[in-house]
Amino acid sequence: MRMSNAIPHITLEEIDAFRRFNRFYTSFLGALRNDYLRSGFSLAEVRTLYEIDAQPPRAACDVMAATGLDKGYLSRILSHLAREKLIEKRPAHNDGRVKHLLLTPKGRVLLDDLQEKARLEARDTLCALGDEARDELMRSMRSIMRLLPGHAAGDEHTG
Amino acid sequence: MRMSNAIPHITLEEIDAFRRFNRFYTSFLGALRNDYLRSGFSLAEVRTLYEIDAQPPRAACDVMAATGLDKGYLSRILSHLAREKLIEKRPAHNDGRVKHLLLTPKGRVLLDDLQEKARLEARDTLCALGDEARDELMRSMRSIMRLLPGHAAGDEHTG
DNA sequence: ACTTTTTGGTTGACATCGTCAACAAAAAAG
DNA sequence: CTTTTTTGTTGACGATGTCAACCAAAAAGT
Repeated sequence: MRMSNAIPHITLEEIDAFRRFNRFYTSFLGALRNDYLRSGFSLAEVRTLYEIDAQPPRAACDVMAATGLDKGYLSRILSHLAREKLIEKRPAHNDGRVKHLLLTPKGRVLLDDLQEKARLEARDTLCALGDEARDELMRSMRSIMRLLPGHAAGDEHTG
Repeated sequence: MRMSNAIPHITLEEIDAFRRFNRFYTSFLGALRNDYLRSGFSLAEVRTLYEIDAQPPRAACDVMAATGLDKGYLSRILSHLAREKLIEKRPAHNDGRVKHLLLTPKGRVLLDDLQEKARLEARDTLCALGDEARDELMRSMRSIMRLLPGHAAGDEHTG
């Protein structure tokens, strides 16, 4: 297993530790993710709701840009959410193509409920730690976010 | 009876910071995950290969326990991998039900190749950091793994 | 004006992913 | 020797996601 040492002094141990953490955190996130599934809505649907709520009114193409979902797929997600009365697709007055997406009261309630559940879940995890452990966790997370790329566009809405 | 026994003094800011990190890292991991897709094999298939290699010979039910994959789904994955000559399903001598799963040389090569690619990818990320930044990242990751639950069973094989 | 191109969105066809229940054969338990 | 459990396969199916064709409105080029 040769590793071209053209670049800095990065050890195999560091690389493996990095990958180990990624596996670890994938597993950790997997546990949280199942909570969304229990809600009866897919992650894509919840993310879509979340985006629609973020800066209304948004058009489908805004949501597409923000989430990276496929055009056709998103169209069906939106139709589904509209059928479930969670959002409203309102034709834009100034542009006959776009439809403004708005949360209905029912959608608002659902989204708030999901966010509340996610917060409670997060709180449970944090509660299991002591005060100083929690502080250290917070510091470490801030460090990692500062050090790794992607702070700007990162908005996956998972836990 | 102190109040904070029931619920420690966890602030909303902490909860939101925690969730923000989870979103951030989900997004970060998403980038890495696409590399597996480029290999022509699904994450589930690669994880299966990885498990088979971990402590051979393993039976399907061992892999099932380790990965959490559905029984029928795993069965099809194994058939597919066998069709592709990446693994061999060898009937166990002492138990007519189980089939021992073994990597073929071709499977070995593929798995090594994937691991190598993943390491290079990881190295690229680490290379983008300075020495002291990398040290801090390593410390932070170790901290988080130590503080959060799941160190024992965590083996998702993602990056 | 009137063509051409681009944009926003829908639809159909389709592959993949993943779950569930029914099933068979071997082994273990009774 | 019957019953139950374990191991694995299969069929059916829904959910997820991708791709290309398509349409109508708008923007751009002439």
